[in-house]
Amino acid sequence: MSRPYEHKAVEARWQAYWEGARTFQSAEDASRPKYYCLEMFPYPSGRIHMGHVRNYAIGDVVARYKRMRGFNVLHPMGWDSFGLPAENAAIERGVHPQKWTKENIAYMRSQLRRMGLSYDWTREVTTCEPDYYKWNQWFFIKMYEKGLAYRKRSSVNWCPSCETVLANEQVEEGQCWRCDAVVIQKELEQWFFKITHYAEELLQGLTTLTGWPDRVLAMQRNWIGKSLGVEVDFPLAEPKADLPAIRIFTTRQDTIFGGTFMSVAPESPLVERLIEGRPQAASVREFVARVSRQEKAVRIAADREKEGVFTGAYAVNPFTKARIPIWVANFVLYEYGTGAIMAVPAHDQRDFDFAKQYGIPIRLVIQNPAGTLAEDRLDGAYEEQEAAGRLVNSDRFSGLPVPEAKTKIAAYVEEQGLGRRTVNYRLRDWGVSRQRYWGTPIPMIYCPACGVVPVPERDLPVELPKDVPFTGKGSSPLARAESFVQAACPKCRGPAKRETDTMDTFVDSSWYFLRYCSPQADRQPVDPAASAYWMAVDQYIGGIEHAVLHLLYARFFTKVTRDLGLTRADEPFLNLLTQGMVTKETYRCATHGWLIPTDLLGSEGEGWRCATCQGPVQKGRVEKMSKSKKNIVDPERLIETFGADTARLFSLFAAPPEKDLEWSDSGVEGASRFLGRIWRLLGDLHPQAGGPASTGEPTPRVADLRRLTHRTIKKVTDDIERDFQFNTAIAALMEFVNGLYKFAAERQADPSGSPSGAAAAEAAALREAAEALVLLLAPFAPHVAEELWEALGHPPSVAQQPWPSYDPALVASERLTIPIQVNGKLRSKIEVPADSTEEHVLALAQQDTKLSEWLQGKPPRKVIYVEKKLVNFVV
RNA sequence: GCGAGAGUGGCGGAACCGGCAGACGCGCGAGACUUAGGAUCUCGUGGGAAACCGUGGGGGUUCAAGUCCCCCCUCUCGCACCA
Repeated sequence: MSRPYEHKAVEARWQAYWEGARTFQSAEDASRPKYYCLEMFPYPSGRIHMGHVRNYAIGDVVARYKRMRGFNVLHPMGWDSFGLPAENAAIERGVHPQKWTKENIAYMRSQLRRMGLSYDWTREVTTCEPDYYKWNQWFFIKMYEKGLAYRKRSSVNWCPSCETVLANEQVEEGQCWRCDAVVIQKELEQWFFKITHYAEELLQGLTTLTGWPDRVLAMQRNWIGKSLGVEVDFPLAEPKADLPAIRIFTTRQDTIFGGTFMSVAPESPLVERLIEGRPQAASVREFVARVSRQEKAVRIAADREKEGVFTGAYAVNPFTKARIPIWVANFVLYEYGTGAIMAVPAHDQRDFDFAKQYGIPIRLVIQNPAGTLAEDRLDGAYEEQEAAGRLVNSDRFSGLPVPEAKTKIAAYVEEQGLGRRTVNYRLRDWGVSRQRYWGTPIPMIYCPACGVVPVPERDLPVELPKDVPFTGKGSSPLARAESFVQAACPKCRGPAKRETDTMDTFVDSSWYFLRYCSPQADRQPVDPAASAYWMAVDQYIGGIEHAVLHLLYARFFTKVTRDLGLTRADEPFLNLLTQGMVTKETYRCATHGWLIPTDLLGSEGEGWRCATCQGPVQKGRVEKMSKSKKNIVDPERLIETFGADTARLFSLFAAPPEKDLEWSDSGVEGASRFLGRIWRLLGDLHPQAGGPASTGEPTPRVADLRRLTHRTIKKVTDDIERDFQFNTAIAALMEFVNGLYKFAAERQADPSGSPSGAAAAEAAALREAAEALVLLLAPFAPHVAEELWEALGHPPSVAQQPWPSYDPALVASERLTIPIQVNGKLRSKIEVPADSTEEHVLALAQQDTKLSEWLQGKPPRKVIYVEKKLVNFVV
């Protein structure tokens, strides 16, 4: 056992053991409480990165800990394996996306195995396999049948050079990320999922997610963006038979008397109706064309100049009866509300800016408490929403505080038949069509006779054809695969065409956690009995970057799945841990840009120089590891050099999980050193020699050791239970090891022990300590723990041992150190028996000679005694 | 602008309910063992000669404040013309 610690051999040995013994395979077992621990599955980009290491190390500790606590743990892993990089590999290097993806998965799977993660690999899910994406298609059809999937025209990002739609995140500063062409907006027929159907439930459900971070809840709440307001019809001054009025949505109906004009979104079909036959028509059309050519990101920027053009048409403010002009304005969003607004320049900053620019009158209808506002002296809108503001110039509503006016006017609108109270959501339906190859084919057929026809369930999956051209140009590869496009109509058997768009890859990740419950189910995407047992996920762990999109889509799909009767879960993820980023310092040369550490000359002290040009190098900020910043550390090298246990331990110790983790070479060495210290400690102590319960006299040394053991068990357990504070749990293990070294040194200095039998008592206490240490270490550094567990004379596997428990009686100290303060400042400390009375402690404290200088013989004015904590004399 | 979070030694970070600020690790210093040490083990390590001073800054509450209250500064992240 005093052999050196060989991480490669030890880790390979136990990985093979776990696999052979199927240690981590899980099955439903109604007799035990289940625990579903899930980390976000990776995109198979080729190699794992430090973010994966951190994510999966955290999840693995949770899974292993819960297993030792007696839970039936489900801990699966899979591959989010559809997506653009695979297609780009095909375009750039001629590798088929499937080959590229499969090779990446094989490699990354081997990397994850080398990390010693406790996955049930029999449940592995790969989204690009037909037996998975078949169910995407199944969901799509079910949703189509329920009216939750529909087709409509909408505006999308379009790269004119690549001739394809780009996702928002593929547009960089208005340009195509691949060819740098300027991206334009284009109207296209697209498939949508009606996530807005669940808007209210998705919002309300957030209140049940008490195990989610506040900021993620806030982000989802903002994203859903519920607003209560009213829709009001503003009659046209010259009404048309089919267009008597323009409907607006507002949350500020209290300001309606201040509405001095209206604005319509440029994309609105209202625009054409309003300008028909008017002299303004040409200039309005020119304006609309100019605005719609602008890239969305530019147009939507909040600091964008307010621009507009008068349509020539007028409406009547239904409250003031004033004739008000109707404008087209660039800041009005067609997709939100009714695409038209009433403009109240006195109380809305955007309308104020607009009115100032075009000389439109301003009418003050809310006065501040000081009464200092005047229409001709306003230098900005008064946007008061609280009771401090009171209505003026508002007929019968004048004098009311704002909140009350909102209610009263809303009621009045309904009484008078001018409109109705309504709720608006910022959330839009989810556009899922992608003009890409490497995704799930949308299972729809267009028949000239029957129209849109879903592919019958028995014909699923609609498989991706393998033999298609990858050029990156022209329409999507599927559209040019004739044999794929041509299909028989399922209804009339006549010639028809397939949909050639594929689904957004976010669809794949919206229900994979359900699939893990029954990955082999072949009649349904998820077996209801399996999901009833395993769902919901007890702990979900992943990056904050998915705070809205993935997590919202997954919540949506869970509700759809529930309504299809396949799961009982309302929410997929009970507890969410958003781990921080892995960061590292950056270096930058003025001429050669970001540099990797091996491109640096010099040292920290004398300053860095660029190896290429000898020029000075700026030490940059600590940033998220990224290829472009050249501050990446490859986990493979880390594991190769130090082993998986060290890699895991470092990522868990250097920072609490939810905070950013700054990479540190010396920190890694520290983690490695700690494991070596444990290895040598247990090797040198020979604790296996210790017998069972001892009859010997417990010496103070033994009592101290047992107290340390039981305190450590308590501390590590508490830290894991309290929000997975692994960094402090590991710190406690380090203190434990330090204490054991001290114990060993003392025993060596005085080997006999004083009374007879002490040696046996010591051996027993030592054995207890050694076993506790190995068990507590097992979730963090599982390979070392298995090896040591065996060395202690136990059969494998430590992963299946129960978590150690502590004896509260042993945790408590017999003596306490009580700090003594004078006027709140620490002046002395006394040691007392733990069961001392207040009188006893105070008497001892007052006798303390160190205090005489501060008390100066006078009796204290006041004495504060906090039991077992401290004494404070106030003089 | 709105929302969330953060600011503590040379560094990463502890301090759970208002009760000894700086656990643990890194780094650094000293010693031991050694042919040697970048291995290992032990000890020390917030600043200051000291009185004292110290948790971004300024006020306050309290016997006692990193922690509670008020004001301010800086940084990070998210959302952002949503009517």
